[in-house]
Amino acid sequence: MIKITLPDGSVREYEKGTTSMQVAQSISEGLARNVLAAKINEQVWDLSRPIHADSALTLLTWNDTLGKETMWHSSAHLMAEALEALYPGVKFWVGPPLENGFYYDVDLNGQTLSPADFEKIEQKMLELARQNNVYVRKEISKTDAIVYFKDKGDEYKLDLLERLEDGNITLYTQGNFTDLCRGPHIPNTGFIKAAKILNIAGAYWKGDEKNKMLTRVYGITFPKEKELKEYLTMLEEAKKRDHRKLGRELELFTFSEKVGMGLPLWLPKGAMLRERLIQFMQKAQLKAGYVPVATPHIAQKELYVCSGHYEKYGKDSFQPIKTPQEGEEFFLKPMNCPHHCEIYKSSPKSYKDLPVRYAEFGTVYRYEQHGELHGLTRVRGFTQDDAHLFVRPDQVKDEFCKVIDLVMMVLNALDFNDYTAQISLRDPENLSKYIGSDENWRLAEQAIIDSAAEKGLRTVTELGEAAFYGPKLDFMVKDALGRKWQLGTIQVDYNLPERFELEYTGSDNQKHRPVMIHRAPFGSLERFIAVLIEHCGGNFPLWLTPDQVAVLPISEKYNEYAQKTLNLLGESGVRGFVDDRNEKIGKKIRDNEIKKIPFMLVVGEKEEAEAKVAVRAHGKGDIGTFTIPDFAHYINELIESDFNRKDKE
RNA sequence: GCCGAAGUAGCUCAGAGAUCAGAGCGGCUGCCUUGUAAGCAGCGGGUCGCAAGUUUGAAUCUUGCCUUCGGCUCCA
Repeated sequence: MIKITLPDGSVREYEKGTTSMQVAQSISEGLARNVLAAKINEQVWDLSRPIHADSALTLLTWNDTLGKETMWHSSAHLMAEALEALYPGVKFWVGPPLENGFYYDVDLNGQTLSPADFEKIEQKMLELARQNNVYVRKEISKTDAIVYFKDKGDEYKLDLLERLEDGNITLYTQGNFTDLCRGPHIPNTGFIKAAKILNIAGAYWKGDEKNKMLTRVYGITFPKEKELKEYLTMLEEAKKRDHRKLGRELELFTFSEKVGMGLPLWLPKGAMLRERLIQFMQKAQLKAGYVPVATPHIAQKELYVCSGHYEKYGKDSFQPIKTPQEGEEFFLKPMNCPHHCEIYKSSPKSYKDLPVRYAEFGTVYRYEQHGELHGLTRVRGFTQDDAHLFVRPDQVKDEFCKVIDLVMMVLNALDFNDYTAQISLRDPENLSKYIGSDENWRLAEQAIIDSAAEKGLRTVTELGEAAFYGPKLDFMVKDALGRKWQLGTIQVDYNLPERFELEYTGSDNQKHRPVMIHRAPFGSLERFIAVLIEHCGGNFPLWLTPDQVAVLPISEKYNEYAQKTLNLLGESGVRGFVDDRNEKIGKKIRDNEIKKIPFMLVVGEKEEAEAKVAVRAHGKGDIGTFTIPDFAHYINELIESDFNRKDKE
């Protein structure tokens, strides 16, 4: 007999060789019907695999992330089977599950696949799924596996096999399809009741652009037709939040082919929103001891030769600007740090002066690859809320903590609650490629780890993701479609102080090298605003939104009173506009609801007589009448209490 | 940069070798003088992304380029 420990802590005894499926059946029939896979001592197993030793067991269903992954991994095999039936000679690379669905990289063997074929593949998948084919696991010797795939002519699988150890190789077969696969899989294809091919894209074999490009087919499946419908509805909703669409509708920004790709043009409403974000940050930075600096948009080539950026990025960036002077070359600045280093050097520094914190909203230009440009999230000209802190090594931890506070304050003020912080450290296998002393690195890495823990950040640690010049902490936020974007970043840098020979005089009257901290809580205004638009669906916080109120006169007769109302509100810092179009009130309300204006102030005969406004809140409807000073007070109070609430959090 | 798809009015889209290139929304003008999610009528608005080619004839077919979109690679 073996002992099986269940997640609730209870222990049951079973015959040696019992399968997870049998355990499920012994618990309840319903569970046995819904279970997809089992977690045995932290490993996910097929339900049909016999258990031979005492184990902790968790039965995984569709409600578990691991259950979904298993289902989607099995679905990738099902899609492969369908593709093989429809496209003879198709060859397969890998087909993993994703956060939402799965993909399979395939070589179509000269055939083509287009969105018009999606339905055909979906139908084939469902047809095969209905056969309730069992996913059969088979252990196989390496030699036999090589013979099998050689026979099949699938060179990609042979490549995979080369790197696998004998005795550790399994095949999975369902219906007519056999794949080299570690598993695990769901019991049979019958669990898959709904399938959708989402899109296709090119993907280099093994992610190397020198290799052949395979076709990556993305799909998703569900155990119920209804869930697929819900998922597709969710995708539609997410598309409505796309910052590129809302940016146009809310008149925030645009692009022009003449100006050039990746170079955003800010419209008046967007520019004002930007301006408010800048002021918000400047206020917070002044409070935190930053001092503003300002630098030009170009610099001589020599500056970037000194910083090392020329050598690393020179040929892949915007090419130099020539002058009538022979041999003179200027570059558009791709970052602000070298300029700030020169500001640091403009006067001698004492240990008592540190930390020095130079802040600048610096616009930088980077020649991003053509295919990489994406709305406002990836552009060629953008403005960073940049600052550089020059600190003594013993101040790194403390300053780092303060910067985390600032980043968290910003994310909190804009209602970003779902973010993760990525700690990027050195690759322990390859320490020689990093610049700076081992001791300083250890100090800085520990400082980052400790500060993040101290602040209670949800973190992931990535070894080898550090820049060559220092470790960093990045704040990642998801957009409406679940794509991850890096917003705020904090980086420790040992390289630039070295290259620019930055110094301060210590208490020992000796010269010392400061440590530099780069930080940008927004990351860039462009990307931040893009993610913010998607995050709030265009319903910006009241303090930030372009127009807080729309004053709606009932008829032309009240246009004058409407304008007077707006002017009075303006004196209290409330901003908006008068909708004096010759339209019925119902139409004006509809239009301004669509434009997501937070408050609509309806004014007519009654209101003018009483010197009041009838207030309608976006998405809520009528909230009563206010005198104008009362309403101004109401709206300002709302903003203030929102800030106060967040300050306390 | 690579693979694939798409570009028609300010926006969303129809037209798929031969009516004169269309609709809705938005815009403008007029009528109405409006009370909480679309009042009525009229008018503008387009070298059908750009260039070349095939054809008696091209928005429509071919090729090249540009831009955008979905991915890949890259990302200071």
